[in-house]
Amino acid sequence: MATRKAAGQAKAPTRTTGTPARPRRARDSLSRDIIVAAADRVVEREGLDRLTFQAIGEELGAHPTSIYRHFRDKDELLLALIDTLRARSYSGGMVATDDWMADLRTQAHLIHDHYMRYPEFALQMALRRPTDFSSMEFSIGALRRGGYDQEQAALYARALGQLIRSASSIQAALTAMPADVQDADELTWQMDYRRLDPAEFPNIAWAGDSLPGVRDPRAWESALDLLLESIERHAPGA
Amino acid sequence: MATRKAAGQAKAPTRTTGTPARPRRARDSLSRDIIVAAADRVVEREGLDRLTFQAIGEELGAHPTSIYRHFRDKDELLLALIDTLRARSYSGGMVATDDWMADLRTQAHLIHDHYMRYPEFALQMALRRPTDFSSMEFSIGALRRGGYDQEQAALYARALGQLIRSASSIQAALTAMPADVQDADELTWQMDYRRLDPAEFPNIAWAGDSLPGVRDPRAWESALDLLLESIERHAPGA
DNA sequence: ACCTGAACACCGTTCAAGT
DNA sequence: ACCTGAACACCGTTCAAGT
Repeated sequence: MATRKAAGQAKAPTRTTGTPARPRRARDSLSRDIIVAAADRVVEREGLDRLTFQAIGEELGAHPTSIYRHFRDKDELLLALIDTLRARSYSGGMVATDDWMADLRTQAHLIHDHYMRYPEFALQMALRRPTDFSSMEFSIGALRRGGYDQEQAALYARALGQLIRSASSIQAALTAMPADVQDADELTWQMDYRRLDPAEFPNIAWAGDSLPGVRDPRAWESALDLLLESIERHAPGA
Repeated sequence: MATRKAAGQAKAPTRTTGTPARPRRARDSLSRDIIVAAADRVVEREGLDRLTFQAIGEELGAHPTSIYRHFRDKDELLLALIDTLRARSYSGGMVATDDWMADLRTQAHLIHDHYMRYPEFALQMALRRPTDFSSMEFSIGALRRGGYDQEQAALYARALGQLIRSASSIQAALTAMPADVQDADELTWQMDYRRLDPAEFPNIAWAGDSLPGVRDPRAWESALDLLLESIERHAPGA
């Protein structure tokens, strides 16, 4: 996010006059998979906001615009990359046990881990690929084993999935913000917090140092516990 | 999000040769508030991705770069705008009743409404201004009235706030995506869904038509119910 | 058919110059 | 001190030209 890089600090001589005439890339040596793999490496090495056609072209040893032969635009390439990452995280597949509640919890952590593993993609993953059929299949199955009927299982699977995905996405995106932005936001918070009038905010004063930070993982754990507890209590099969 | 606008469709003659020499803006006629108000109007009229220094400059009748005298960069301006919107939504302030559970629910809806009111800002609001002291004060207060001690009240206030904010932010951002992107993603989903093998996805097949869509508000309502139910059950004061 | 070169229409940002 | 003009360093995207 965080808008754009400062323009002042020019790096690499960026295409000096004589451009050393890159050797022409062999015919048919490009494909969607090869381009996605190159994009993956670029992001791994330099971060998502350095994923430009220029950078991918360099990584491929090909002209930046050659990518347009295989992807309609950058958005399509990004989605392909996201799908690749998802397949990578979930390749093993979830295995149902005889404890449907434990299964739901394990799955929640798996999804959370996936987002935390690719924090720069977290928002796009949640927004552009909100429904994962494998996950949906697994959670409906778990709820079904808990005794839920079709309608309730489907509704709760959606509710759970939505909340887990949203929370994971935002939390991951928080960690993916540039360090200086995180620091600046933290500073703003600190300053405002210190300036709080205890008379106007008596309950915050009452809580004192107990207030967990924005990135404190205990909040996520608690929230998940609360959710799953209700899910278990409502289960007709209990 | 959705990367960038197509470059092909040039609009407005964008600065033809003779630039009609804008009348020079009066000295000291600019301020942070005036600029934020102008930015607000631009977004209201043309959307967030049309919020450029160029556009704000036009709205102000001033040179685009004159804004740099009052804001360090675009990011700082965006944060100021977000803070203005938040103040607008929460200006009334929450009023505690004698029903602390109802208060928590009302507040959840208030936060959700705020995000849905400014969907284009939803992600930035959740990421850059994750903690709102007024909201925190109110929810800790409610939990305190429910009998929770300092530590538990602070933890659950954070957990609740985090989940409500994340879910609202993602849901709002979903509705803010350009219509063509929404349609394309929906189509992808439909195609994949139709191609599902019932043998491989028996539980999805079992659920059949009960599966709510990604934008179905019932999922959010259910999730909130589940959460609050647990909060109530744990309350020592019950 | 596939890759390349050059151009185009934007962006945010900097900085010297005007007033 | 504040506003303006002109330039700079990027971007994604298009399209005619090469091979």
